[in-house]
Amino acid sequence: MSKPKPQAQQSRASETRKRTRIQQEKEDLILEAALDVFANHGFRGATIDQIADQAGLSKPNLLYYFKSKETIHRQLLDRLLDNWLQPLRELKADGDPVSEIKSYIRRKLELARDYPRESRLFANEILQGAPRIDEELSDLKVLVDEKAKIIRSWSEAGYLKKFDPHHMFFAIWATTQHYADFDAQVQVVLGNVGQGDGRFEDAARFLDQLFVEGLAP
Amino acid sequence: MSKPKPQAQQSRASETRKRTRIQQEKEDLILEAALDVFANHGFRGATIDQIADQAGLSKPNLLYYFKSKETIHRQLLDRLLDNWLQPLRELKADGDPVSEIKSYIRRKLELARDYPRESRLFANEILQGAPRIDEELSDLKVLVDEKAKIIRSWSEAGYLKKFDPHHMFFAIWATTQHYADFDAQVQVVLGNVGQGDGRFEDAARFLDQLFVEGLAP
DNA sequence: GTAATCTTTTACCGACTGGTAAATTTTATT
DNA sequence: AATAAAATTTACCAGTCGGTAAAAGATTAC
Repeated sequence: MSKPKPQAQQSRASETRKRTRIQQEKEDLILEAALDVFANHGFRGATIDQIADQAGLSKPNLLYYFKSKETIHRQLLDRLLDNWLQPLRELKADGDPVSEIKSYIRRKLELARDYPRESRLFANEILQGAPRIDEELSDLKVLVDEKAKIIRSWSEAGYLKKFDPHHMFFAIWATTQHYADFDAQVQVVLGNVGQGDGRFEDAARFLDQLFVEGLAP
Repeated sequence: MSKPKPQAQQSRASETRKRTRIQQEKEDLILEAALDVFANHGFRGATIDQIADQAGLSKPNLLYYFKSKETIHRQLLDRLLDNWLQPLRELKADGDPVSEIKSYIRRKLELARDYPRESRLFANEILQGAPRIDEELSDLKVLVDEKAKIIRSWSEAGYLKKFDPHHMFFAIWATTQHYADFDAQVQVVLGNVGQGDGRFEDAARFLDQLFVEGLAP
């Protein structure tokens, strides 16, 4: 388990005292802009100027609120990971196995649809070897091990086929996040047909079928 | 369909005449080093100095063989995509449906195991919106549409369940490439147990089960 | 062996990057 | 209205980046 998360160090503006109205607004504005830029260009590919532009601020003004590029990035990741793991936390041992897994897949797919930038931010970080989130990943491991135990108990009780639960989680993560992370490829391959929400409904239908028939006995 | 691929423009060394022995050796050396660096840091995150260092050359010497960073990157992508699509090309309409799909999954997983850097190079490019490979992606679409037709005909003949073949391909790509692209996460979640090839055998077993039981009628 | 070609090194450049100092302007408090 | 604090701008800097010029050194062809 990791340390109780040291408050992300920001700039003078919010060091000790409570935030002013302007601080609240501008910090949110910056994080929103930064999410966009980091998700589309990666940490190294993003520049402070770009983020500042998109937020409608000057670079030094932005650095008045966050003392460095890395501070912004880290705060985004911290916020993200908490939300990202929520669906997994909600997987309950006392539910119906197939329903629980179906709900989990559905929730993950909704995250990919509604928060694609967060998904790509995370994907970028993992792709580069997760240099800035090793700590959070070990929290993830604890949670996954716990939930894997539940899945395995369902398996052994005959509610599911026999399989390695960890690889089931990998498969669910991969298939759902694929629609956010590889959107550029998905769009080309599917063409312009069904560009709207239909796409996600099709994906949901397919994944439901795949995992239910693939995992239920 | 795309144009007949203009020969990637390189530097003086290989503009018109045929390659010398040294050119062959050094170009391979550079591409090997560049693959490593690009895969781990993305296009923007990679620097020519880094690639040159890893290849044991000076920066100007490297630029004698490839006229720009982008030229190297493009040549890597060109080589990659051809190999990457091979397993899909080998999916034959006159084979046994379930065996064909099983073989395809197996081959894709082997690629992820044996060529993880290539997988990450590709993933990086798609994640950033595929700015440098839109042309190749439309070739991919043609191929996928063709193979999707085969899958659909198998479906309609009763050899497979009814489902959208495109989403099946997405699921196969996502689950197999996940082991290369998200390796950092996979390693943490699985822990140190079974660090060797066992991991890939476990993955193969799980994916076989998932897709066969999920797709066969 | 020598001339022509290919390869490598040295020295550099202009653009961009993350970040800072300090002065100025705006906002909140009284 | 005065003043203290907060917010913003202007001007800047040192390091890194991709890339080039030109000369020196090594190979090859004859």
